[in-house]
Amino acid sequence: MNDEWRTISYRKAISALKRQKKPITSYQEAIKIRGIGDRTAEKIAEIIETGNLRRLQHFSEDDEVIKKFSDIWGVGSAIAMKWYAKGYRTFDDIIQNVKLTRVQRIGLECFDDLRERIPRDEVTEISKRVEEAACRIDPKLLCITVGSYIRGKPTCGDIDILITRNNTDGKTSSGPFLKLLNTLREQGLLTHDLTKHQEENATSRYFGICKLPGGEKYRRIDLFTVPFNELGAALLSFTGNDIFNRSMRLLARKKKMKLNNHGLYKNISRGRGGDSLTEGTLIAQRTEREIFDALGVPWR
DNA sequence: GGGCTGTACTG
DNA sequence: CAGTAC
DNA sequence: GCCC
DNA sequence: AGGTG
DNA sequence: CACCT
Repeated sequence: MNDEWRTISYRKAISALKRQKKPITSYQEAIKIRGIGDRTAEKIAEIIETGNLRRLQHFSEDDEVIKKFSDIWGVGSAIAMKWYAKGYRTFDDIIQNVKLTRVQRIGLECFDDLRERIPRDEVTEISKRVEEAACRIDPKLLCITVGSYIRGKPTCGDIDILITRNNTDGKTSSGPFLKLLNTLREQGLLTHDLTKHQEENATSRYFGICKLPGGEKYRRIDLFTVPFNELGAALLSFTGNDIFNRSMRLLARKKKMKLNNHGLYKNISRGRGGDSLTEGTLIAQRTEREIFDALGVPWR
C-alpha cells in the first residue's frame, strides 16, 4: 500500500489541529484550517458527534502487527511489511527467524523504554552531563539542546544536542567530538551506538542510546557537531519541527532557493525530480535571523 | 493531475 | 542502490 | 491525504 | 547488501 | 580487495 503521502498529510493535519487555540466543534470550523480538507473534516465531525470514528473499528490486527514491527528502531515500513508477508506476527517470530541487523537487535532490546517519552527534567539532566564532559575536553565547546526540548515541550521523544565551537582561533568542534563520545561511553552514559563510528572517517552526527547512572530507562540521544559558521542553519534545521522545516524548505524552493542544515542557497535550478542541477550561491547560514530575512519570512 | 524537504548513514 | 532515520 |  | 573488475 | 549503486 502506498500510503506514504496520506500519512504525511494526516500528520500535517494533526499538527494544524494542535496549533489551534480553541477546540474545533464543527465540520465548518475544521475545514477552514490549512491542511485539513473535506475528508479529514468529515472524520473530525464524526468524532465530535459520535465520540469515535467507525473506520477505526475496521483496523485489523494485521495493521497493528506491521505498526508494531516498524516501531522497532531500524525497521521501516518496507521491512515490517516484508516480515509480515513471511507470516511473522510477533517479536518472538522475528527473533527466531530473522537475521536482525545490529541496530535492529538494539532497537528490540530497548523497545519498551524507547517508546516512552522523556520528562523534560531528565533531558536537562542528561544535557548537563554531556555539557560538563564537553567542557572538560575543551571549555570553548558550546552545547545546545535542540529538538522538542528547545521548543519548550514538557516531554521529548529523544535528546538532540548540537555541539559547536567558535572557530576564530582556528579550531572546530569536530576533533573533540570523537573524544566526547568516548568520554561519555566510558562514563556509561552512552550505552549503545546506533551509528557505527568507523575509526577514521569521523562523522558529524552520532545516534545512540543513553541512560543516566541510576536511571531507569534507556533514552535515544543524538549528538551533532556543527561548523560555527553554519550554526544558524543547523539550529533552524534541528529545532524543527519537521513540518515547519518542510514548509520553510518548500518556500525556499518556490523562490529558486534551497534550504538545508548547512545554509540557504540562491539561484538553484532544478530538474524534473526536483533535484538541484545547480550548486547555487550560499547566501545565509550563520544566524537564523539572516536566513529568515533572506527568505523574506518575518522573524518569529 | 501531479507535487509534496533535504541530507546522512547502513548494508 | 533501497531502506531508514533525522 | 491536501493543495494548486 | 549485492555487483563489478 | 576496493569501489560503485
